[in-house]
Amino acid sequence: MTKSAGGAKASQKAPGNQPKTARGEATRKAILSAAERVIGAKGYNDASIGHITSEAGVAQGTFYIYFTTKEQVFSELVLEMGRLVRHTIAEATQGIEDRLEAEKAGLTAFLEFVCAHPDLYRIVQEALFVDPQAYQEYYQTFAAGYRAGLEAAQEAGQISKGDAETRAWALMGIGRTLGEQLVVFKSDKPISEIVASGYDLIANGIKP
Amino acid sequence: MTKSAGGAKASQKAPGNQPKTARGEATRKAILSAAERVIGAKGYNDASIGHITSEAGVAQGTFYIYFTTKEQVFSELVLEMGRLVRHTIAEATQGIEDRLEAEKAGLTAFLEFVCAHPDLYRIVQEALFVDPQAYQEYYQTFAAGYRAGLEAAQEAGQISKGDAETRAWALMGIGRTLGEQLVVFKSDKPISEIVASGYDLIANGIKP
DNA sequence: ATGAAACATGAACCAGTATTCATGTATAAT
DNA sequence: ATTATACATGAATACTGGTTCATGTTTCAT
Repeated sequence: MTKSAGGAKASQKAPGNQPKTARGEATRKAILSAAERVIGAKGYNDASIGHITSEAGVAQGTFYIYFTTKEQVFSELVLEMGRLVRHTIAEATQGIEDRLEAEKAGLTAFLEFVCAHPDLYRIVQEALFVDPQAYQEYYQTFAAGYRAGLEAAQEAGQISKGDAETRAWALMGIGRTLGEQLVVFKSDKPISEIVASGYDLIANGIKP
Repeated sequence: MTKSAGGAKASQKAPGNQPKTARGEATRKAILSAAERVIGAKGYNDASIGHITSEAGVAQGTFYIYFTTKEQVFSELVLEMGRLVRHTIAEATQGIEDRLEAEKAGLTAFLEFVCAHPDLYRIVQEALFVDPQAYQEYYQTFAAGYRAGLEAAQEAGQISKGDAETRAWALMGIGRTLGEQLVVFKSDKPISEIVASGYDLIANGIKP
């Protein structure tokens, strides 16, 4: 490992060396995708550059044509995960007027997404240690959007009044943990059932 | 790093070498406590045995008198965290008849706990990669207890009917993410306010 | 007191691995 | 064809850090 003198890690915009050809583009993608699988499976530290490149079917040195550092691929993956999740949920809730319905659709979309991308899901968790800044960005961006949506829904009288900030985090937490139950703890419960129970909690709480 | 051939990691009962003297007891505790601080601050991989022992004020070799491996201290910390959290919450909800009140008290106790032990909190997250089994045990034990409590409350008619399993996970998720907001994202919001909003969500949901 | 067991030390060992580099090969423009 | 540029290679480098070990020192039972 290199220094990393306690201070700020990577993240931000770290272009690495962008490819300038279709061939390069393909290789870069292959490495990125291999990194997702290998890091997702073994974790950041046990995933060596050698593992990643061999999984990608390229030589070890090729890695450094497109990425400046091991940490950088990782950051890129976290960033990608963030974009993908937000995009997926936005897509799924597109055009749904009622916030409660949107909440249900969003939860469903999220759970389906994490089932389809279990590796990315685990990677985000590890970011807390490998690239704290990316981790923060991931959750804060998500929370900000969530909060805005809740506030709008409050104005429209679609949901009750309440602290949108805290609610946003709490609701994120619900999705996150239910997703984890699926992917990490390998629950066999069908998504529709989980969503039904989760939605009921979100909408009505547990008061009798 | 040593092999760890993909298979099951440490966890379970890994006594290491238990000390047989008051002196040894003290040293072992010192190392464990130093490990908590150092690993919590730097993460598992950046926390070297050298860092830990020097923080504990002992020589590097001393570490291996009480622990067989770096992974083992880590597991021990996760286990300890589990016991502490469960104990703290049980204590705080002791004797509270109404489940909704207990829910509020439990959430408060949990948030106060994570504020007091931010290192342990981060350590659990990293366990997903360093010691998956300890991670699973942590959450599954917690969830099992939570679920039992919810089921009992349902029988007693203190809360509405619903899938206790999923509810348990969802409610854990709320606490977890709100705790993270405090410790990781350093929110300055007072715990009482967070609890108030969180509790309202848990009890009543967001339906208008 | 005294020997055995427990505890402590820190230098050395050693394996793993991120990164670099000198040397090729494919590709596109001229 | 020819050449400049992008891409690819894999062996060599350089360094980190977990673990071991031979050698003390303290503690305790007798």
